[in-house]
Amino acid sequence: MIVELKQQFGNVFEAALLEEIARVGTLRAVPADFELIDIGEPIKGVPLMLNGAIKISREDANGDELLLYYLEEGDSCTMTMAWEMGEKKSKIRAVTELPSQLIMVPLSAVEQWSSHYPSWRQFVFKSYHKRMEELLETVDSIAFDQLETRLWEYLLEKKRIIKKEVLTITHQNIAQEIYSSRVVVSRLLKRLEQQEKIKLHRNAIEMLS
DNA sequence: ACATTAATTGTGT
DNA sequence: ACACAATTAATGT
Repeated sequence: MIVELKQQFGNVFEAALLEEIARVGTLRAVPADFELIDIGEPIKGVPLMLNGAIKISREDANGDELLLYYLEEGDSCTMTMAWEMGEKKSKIRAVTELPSQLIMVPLSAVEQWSSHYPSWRQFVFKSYHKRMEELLETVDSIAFDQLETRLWEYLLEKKRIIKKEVLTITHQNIAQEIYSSRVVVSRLLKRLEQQEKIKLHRNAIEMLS
């Protein structure tokens, strides 16, 4: 585990902290489409992403979902860090988008790190900053963009995350993630296809870049 | 190989 | 938004 850890976080954390992480953390390999945590569940630890991608989403009172952002290698989940502020239950849902490897660090261990390791303080700070930026982008697109633009941006982001030209997903699933309805998504996708931006297949969308 | 069923996608109102 | 048609995949016999 120490090898993967250094590869991804070697430049981020000081040596002593890397050893500490290796000592208290556990390596987890998770398949794609695996639910790591759901809304309301108690937070177990802080994840450090080694590789893969995790989809972070939120849910409204009716149970409708909304994609917030993705976690990628080198990322951590800022929300879990708010645990120190007294929040013990998760406010988000985390589902793997790709097979992923991550190190889980128990929260009890993390408590002291901020005061002991400057690099950890830095890391937490930067994480917050990055998440905040991503969230603002998402909020902007919801508030100001046309749905067609938002859908297109969603597709581009998905392609970037999974690094494939063909996205295997149903219209229904897309609708849930961008908080719209299946019929609307189908029609917008059809238009994108007519613009030669994509090609539609069953359970799949081919990106024509 | 065929029929049946379910899931996904397309279209009109 | 709703209803329904059309298409494709999955399953059982």
